[in-house]
Amino acid sequence: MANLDAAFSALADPTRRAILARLALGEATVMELAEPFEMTQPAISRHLKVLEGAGLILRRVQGTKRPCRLAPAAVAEIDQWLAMLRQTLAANYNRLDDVLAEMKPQE
Amino acid sequence: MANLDAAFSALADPTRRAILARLALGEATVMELAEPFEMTQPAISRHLKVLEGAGLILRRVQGTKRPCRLAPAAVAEIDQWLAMLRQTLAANYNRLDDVLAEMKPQE
DNA sequence: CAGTTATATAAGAGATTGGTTATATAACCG
DNA sequence: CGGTTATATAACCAATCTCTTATATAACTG
Repeated sequence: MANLDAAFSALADPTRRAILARLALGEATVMELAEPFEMTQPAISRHLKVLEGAGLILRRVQGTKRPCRLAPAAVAEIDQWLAMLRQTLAANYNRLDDVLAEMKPQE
Repeated sequence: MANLDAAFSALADPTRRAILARLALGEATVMELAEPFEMTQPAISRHLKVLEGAGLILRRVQGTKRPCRLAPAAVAEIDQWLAMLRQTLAANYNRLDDVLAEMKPQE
């Protein structure tokens, strides 16, 4: 899945995660999204381009403005991939044998 | 959350995701993990360091070997963060009004 | 002890990232 | 039309990433 590269690497940046958190509250324009950051507008525009490329946001055109909102696509893909790990982790968590076996050697 | 940076950026690399997928099948040593890749051993060692730093894997010492396995920490953190987005996305999905409103303007 | 095996670390090269400033485009406002 | 507002793009720079090769460490093996 080539898109997982884009999705995870988009989420790796704290500014972009903050933008998504803001969009979780509702649609916002580029300037509205830029406002809380000590960063120029072009920098935000680029972050948005990355998020859009990763399938994490969608944009419409409204006059001069270009409001953004969350997109379900990438999140779904990420969830699906993580499910694989979650399953194993849950299974391991329940294997008490393992836990005990790992505690023994220390003492 | 500073750790989300590390976790997401660790997951952004396809080699590292493949390593995690392999570890979902069970513990493996560095050489075992390196084998499927056309990449030198030092490269794999570094990927493992990144994964460990992100809290995605754990390692024990067993003689010369250093078997790796999945760790629950980072996955849990990621899940928790994604929950925020999922909630909004699920809510939007159910708002039929919005969907219709967006279809109208096109025609 | 000497040789081999398993892994880590260091140094360096090339690509990518994330910011900047300057400028372009395109819609709105009077 | 002319000025302002919203956003995008280009060119550039410093930092970081991901490999490489070469070398170090440390444990098994005879």
